[in-house]
Amino acid sequence: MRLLRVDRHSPLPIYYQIKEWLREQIESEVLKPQDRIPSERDLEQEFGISRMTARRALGELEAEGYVYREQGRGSFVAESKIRQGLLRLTSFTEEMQKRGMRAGARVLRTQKVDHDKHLASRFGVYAEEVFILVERLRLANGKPMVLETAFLREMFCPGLEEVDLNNRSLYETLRERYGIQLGRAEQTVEARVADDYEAKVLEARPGTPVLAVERLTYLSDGKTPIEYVRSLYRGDRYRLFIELRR
Amino acid sequence: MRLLRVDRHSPLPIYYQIKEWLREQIESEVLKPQDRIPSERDLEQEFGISRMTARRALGELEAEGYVYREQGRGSFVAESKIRQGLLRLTSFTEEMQKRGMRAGARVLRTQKVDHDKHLASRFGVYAEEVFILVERLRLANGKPMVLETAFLREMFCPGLEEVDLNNRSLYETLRERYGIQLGRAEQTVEARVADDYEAKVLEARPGTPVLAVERLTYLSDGKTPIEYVRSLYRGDRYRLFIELRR
DNA sequence: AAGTGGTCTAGACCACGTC
DNA sequence: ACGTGGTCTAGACCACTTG
Repeated sequence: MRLLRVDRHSPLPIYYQIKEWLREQIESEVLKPQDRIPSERDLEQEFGISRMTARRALGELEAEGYVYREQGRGSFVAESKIRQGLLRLTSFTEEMQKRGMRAGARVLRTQKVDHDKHLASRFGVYAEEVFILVERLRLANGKPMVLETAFLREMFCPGLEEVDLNNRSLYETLRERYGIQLGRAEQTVEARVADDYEAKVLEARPGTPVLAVERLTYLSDGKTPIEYVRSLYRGDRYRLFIELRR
Repeated sequence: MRLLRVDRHSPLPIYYQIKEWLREQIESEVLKPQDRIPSERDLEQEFGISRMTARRALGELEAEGYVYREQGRGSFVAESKIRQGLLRLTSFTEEMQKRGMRAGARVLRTQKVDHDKHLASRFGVYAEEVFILVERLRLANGKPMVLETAFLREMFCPGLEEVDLNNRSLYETLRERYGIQLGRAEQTVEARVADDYEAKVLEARPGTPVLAVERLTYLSDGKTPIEYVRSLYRGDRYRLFIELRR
């Protein structure tokens, strides 16, 4: 162990440096489920920090499902099953990777949209605003999985309609090209049947059941909407996994 | 304000007393969205506690979506929309109440089940264990909404098959009659079409799309499975709402 | 300049589990 | 008895927002 030295001049808080270091150990499986994690007093000594700082690092890992703690016994790496169940705002690409599948994307259409009252009201912005539409077929191991129609506010990502989004993660592009950090999303899920066009694109029978997901994604300030997506998941190929608490 | 006096001899932590006091003010709308919440230093003085303790109370309220905090400005009550979006483990009854609808239940079948290998493996328990099956049609404003088949471990709720669960909340019964506190649940959601029996009970056409939800519910220790439920939601009447973070 | 939240310290006592 | 996590204190400095 001990490959980390905390940097006291970093803008990143100490608790965060320690938390991320431990998280990497867990995700890379250097630390496996049920393994013991250094105690709060260990971390205190090891890094010359106060116990409250060590506690914060462990506390956040617990809240995110990476570790569980037992009074009198210690802190341990949690089952990865529980971690996966946490509802994180992730891209299709990340999600498929977690499921051990290869994610792909085929762009069907990109265009600008403006003066769309209905769309603007979804975002809660002025009707004059310009949006960029990106319609893509998402593939898992080369097979059609999701028909995804995303609308992005052009003012935050000008020129996006020129970017080649075939087999590229949209969220990665937003982050790398526009410095956009996503914060949270509101999502509704319902069951319906695919119409003829949808079924054809998904290579399924018309009338096939689909999960219709609508998502409104906000920037990391939690207030500014940036993306509205409608996704149609093939009911026979996709299952949503959710962990509920309390 | 100031209707609370912290009890230093209570087994309940001080931060928890303050947190619950504030939560009640928010839920009862004494404090409304955007209202300012006492600052950390206010609480410190007001209750004669240290600032770290006040911070913990506010921090948990933030994590649960009740308040948002802005550096340099203060802490404020969050929009109730955001709070509702948090994924909480709730009963159908509670959920319908939140949506402003009247929840009902019609028992279709209750019976004991034992030596069911498939079922026992879902729970991860011995195949010999006895379960109680409760099949109910759940109604919203008197109309069929969900076909719900629950399996409970008899050892935790003996005699449940004798209880009249018509128009009664199962979770309320578990709590009041057996002292059972639920902790978390793992849930999968998929889209499929109803078969003839399901459609008939739900008073829908055969082939109607449904949200098929499977839930494994654990006690408050987070480890002991207690209930396994399969629910079929009418696709045309039900939408799942989810809030994603990070 | 004053007030706010964000981070951090160096202690303390307690409840609990293990040896 | 010892080590663990859970709570709590009384300070400190910082970054940020507002008047």
